[in-house]
Amino acid sequence: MNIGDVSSASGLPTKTIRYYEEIGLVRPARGANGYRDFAEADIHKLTFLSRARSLGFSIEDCRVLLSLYEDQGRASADVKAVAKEHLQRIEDKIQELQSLQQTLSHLVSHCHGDSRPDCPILSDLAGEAVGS
Amino acid sequence: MNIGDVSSASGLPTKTIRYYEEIGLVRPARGANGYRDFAEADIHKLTFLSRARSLGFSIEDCRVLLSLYEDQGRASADVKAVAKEHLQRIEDKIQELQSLQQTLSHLVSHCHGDSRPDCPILSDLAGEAVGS
DNA sequence: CCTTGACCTTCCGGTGACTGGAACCTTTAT
DNA sequence: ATAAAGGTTCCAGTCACCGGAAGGTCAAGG
Repeated sequence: MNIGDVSSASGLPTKTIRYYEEIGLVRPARGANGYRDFAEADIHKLTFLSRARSLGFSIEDCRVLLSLYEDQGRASADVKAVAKEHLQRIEDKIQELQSLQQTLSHLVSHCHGDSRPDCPILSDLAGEAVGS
Repeated sequence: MNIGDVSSASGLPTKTIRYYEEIGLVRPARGANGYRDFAEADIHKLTFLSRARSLGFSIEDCRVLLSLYEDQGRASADVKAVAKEHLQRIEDKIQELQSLQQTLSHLVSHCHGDSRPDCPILSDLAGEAVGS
């Protein structure tokens, strides 16, 4: 199978698949013409990677998850640990963004947004306290 | 003033200040010894940048905000527009992360996490539907 | 006067996970 | 024969810095 075939089967761009080979996530054979020659199993691998990446797992997480996926004797606890850590990072990030959101929406709501120059957003950025 | 002085005054690392000079956010004079020579106004600028960055504004946003900050004839509407766009991006990101959080916490909660190999997290990643 | 140490300078490489583009080769269809 | 569609490699860019090397400068102490 050529790279275009696994690309449409997995939904990953060819560029991404080549990159995944470069970092050792897939290891396709090579034909006499130099073209990559993918196996059926690679479609599963790449689809797995596509889904894992879309859930926000890092490449290194994916590497671990993939090895667990292929290890018939894995313990589900190991998978769960990776997922829980990732979930925690996401929840931390949400917290952080919600805090930003609060601050920003407060500032935005207090800026009248007309042609006059005085602006509580700039005042805040400049370090001046902004009332209420 | 040397870079160390504005660094402690603004809270930004010297590396960051040099980078900001490189991309044209500050333009300190140079002394005979080659050292950067900052003015008082640069402390305000850098503090402004530090605060804006901590609110998640991109460098390009900061560039715009800084020029508005220094433009006495600005319209607060222009500032508000930048902030609103940024706020929108943050809210979009929160939505996205909350969706990931839902999916992941669902998967995590359904994984028994023991020494057995069967695991709904891997099943989902592999594209198999997971019940409930 | 010399040394030590803190400070300053520039430059290079790396981060994460790709993406775009150039230059070129191979295969397939007309 | 040719053109289009696919494949190949390699280089550069993204974003906002950070770490480190190699070297110049300055103030204080012996």
